[in-house]
Amino acid sequence: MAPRSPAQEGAAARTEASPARGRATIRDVAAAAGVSIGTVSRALNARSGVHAATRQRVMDAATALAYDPDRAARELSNRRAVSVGLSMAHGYRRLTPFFALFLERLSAHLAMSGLRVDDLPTGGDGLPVGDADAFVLLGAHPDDPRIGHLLAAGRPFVLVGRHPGVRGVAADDEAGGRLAAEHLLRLGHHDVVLLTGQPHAQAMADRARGFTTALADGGMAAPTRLVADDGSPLGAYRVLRAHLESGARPTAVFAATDEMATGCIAAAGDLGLQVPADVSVIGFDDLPEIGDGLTTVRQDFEALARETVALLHEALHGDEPRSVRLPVTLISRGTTAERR
Amino acid sequence: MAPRSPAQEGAAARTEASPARGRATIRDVAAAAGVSIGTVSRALNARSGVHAATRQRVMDAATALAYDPDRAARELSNRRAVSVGLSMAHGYRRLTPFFALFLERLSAHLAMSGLRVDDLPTGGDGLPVGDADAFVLLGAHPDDPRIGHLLAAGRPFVLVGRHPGVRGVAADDEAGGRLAAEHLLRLGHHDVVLLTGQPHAQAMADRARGFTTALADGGMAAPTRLVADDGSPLGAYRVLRAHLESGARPTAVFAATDEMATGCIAAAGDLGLQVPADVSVIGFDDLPEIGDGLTTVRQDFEALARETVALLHEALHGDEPRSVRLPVTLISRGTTAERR
DNA sequence: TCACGCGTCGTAAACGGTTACGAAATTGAT
DNA sequence: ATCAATTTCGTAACCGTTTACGACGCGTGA
Repeated sequence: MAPRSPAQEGAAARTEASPARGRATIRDVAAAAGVSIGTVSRALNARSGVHAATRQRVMDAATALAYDPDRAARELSNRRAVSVGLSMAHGYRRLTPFFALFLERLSAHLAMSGLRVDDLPTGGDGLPVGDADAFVLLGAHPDDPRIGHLLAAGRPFVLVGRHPGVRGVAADDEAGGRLAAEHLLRLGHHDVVLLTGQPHAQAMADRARGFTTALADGGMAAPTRLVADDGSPLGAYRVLRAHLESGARPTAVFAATDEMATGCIAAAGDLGLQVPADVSVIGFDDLPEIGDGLTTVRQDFEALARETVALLHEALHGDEPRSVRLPVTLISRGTTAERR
Repeated sequence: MAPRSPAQEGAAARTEASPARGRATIRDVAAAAGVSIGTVSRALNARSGVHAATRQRVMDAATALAYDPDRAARELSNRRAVSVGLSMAHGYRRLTPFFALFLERLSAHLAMSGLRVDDLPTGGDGLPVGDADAFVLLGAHPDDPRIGHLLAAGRPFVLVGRHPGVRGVAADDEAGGRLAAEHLLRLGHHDVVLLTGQPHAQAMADRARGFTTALADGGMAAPTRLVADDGSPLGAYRVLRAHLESGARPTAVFAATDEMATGCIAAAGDLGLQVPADVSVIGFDDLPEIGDGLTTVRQDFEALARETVALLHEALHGDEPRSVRLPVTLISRGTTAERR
């Protein structure tokens, strides 16, 4: 055997820290850290039996070399790919900009953590299928059959949303609703409309609740409540336009979604109302392609994706279900103004 | 993660023809065919240097054992996964229902053919990135920089759409436009509006051209042309509503997209017009979630996906670029009627 | 008959990881 | 200081495939 001899550097330069060609392999990292490949594997995979200091050295070497484990090799060795299946309420078809953006971030995080996306969102109204090792559920309602199905089958999954007793991650929708209300209160508004999508969706309910309770706490009358069941810009447009045409002149509207906010702005504009001069509009999500000057409650998509894969790992590991609520912030831009 | 314990039964039984447990490997096939694994690999991969009779025996053994090569092992050995990158014009964000449905079908076909989806749609306005071996371009406009970029870089790709000189697949949009026009002609309409999305998109242009030329051929006046640049239901709604409010009373409207057709129907309805009694509406695409009674021009999504992967294989193989045009059919449902 | 070439095929070494096993080093108790 | 118990780590064997290389058998030309 060849004990790690300092003499090797003299002979051949091929054991250098930087890989001769192509991507760094586990062996490059081992050489750089001065340990064996076994140790590197253990350190990187958070296995026990490796000294903290050694682990740190390995980590440093790995990041220095931009080490990125080869998925094929890992799968081959593990005799099975850990794959995650994405399941959306109505397949790809109801893919809202929100989920689209989330998916984009998610796939990046998934790739980094060695997980592999097996199926693109699918399943239609049906149950999640396929032999994925874990699932991510998107757009599930409280009575979504997929939840019970997965629970009963004992398959690991994480819900993007909130549901009692199931592992899930979601923004703090209620706090977001409160933020919106407080913002409006601060600006002196008093006649306000609250527009949500399907009211039995948990997120919608939470945002609405936060909004109305904060309004009440501020001593304001209850907002008039409008709903556009499909949550689309067009739905929002029609429902708000109808309300406006009936003579109502709210000073502000809180749309539970950026998408719906765009519909609101269009409706107001078509009726000759200026935003924010005549009516303030505030949205929710902070979608990049929409947030062009829109005051909104921002969700942290990066965190959402990050926590989703963290929970995924926990689910795969059989940990106790945990539910994480992400903080949310208000971004004040150009669509809200003081009531005059 | 809990690795499944591999078969650890009888020691001696491992050289049998039928795999002890789990999937058959190349060694099982070799044993069954009475040759070595090297020969099996060569035979199955159509490499030269294997006798025809031997090849046949190997093939038979392989099918008998339902041999399915392990992707991870193959990728590891080849040092490269054949991966395809999906690139969409604006990342996921402009993911229309059309592309969503297409992607759903595409991923199924891709999986069947051993290709692997490397990246979910990404890139924003940027160029396709990543080390994918081939790309699928979605939503590209004639002047899309991605096309030139990929062409210059000599990377294999297929365009979902039509562009002179590049390998691509698309529905026969022009024929679809003609079909729509002929349908309207047959029903006796004469005052017709044509509503498209971004007019410089190839598909929009083709549909419009087919429609107007067929109308002209039928001896009808040119349609009044409306455009909703974002192609959204709301955009369609507003533009058609404005037109209707200006006093126009077309007897029929051809929306270049099912999505836009929904906006048209809503606009007509909000103005007290019955569909199809007062105005006929005809769409394009035949999206399942929309085609609820909508007369439309149907695209064959299955064929679209199938041809895409076929072209992908050709691209990978370095074949001459080929462009396929898929036939299209008119589905007459409840939103068109005879002009009265 | 011998050498040579060619077409077939088997052997073994990769590919880049994981992990069982045991050796070495460290610790603690006596 | 000695020895056992316990960490920590290195070695090597796998996972299933591809492919370079060499061995072998068989015709052919001399």
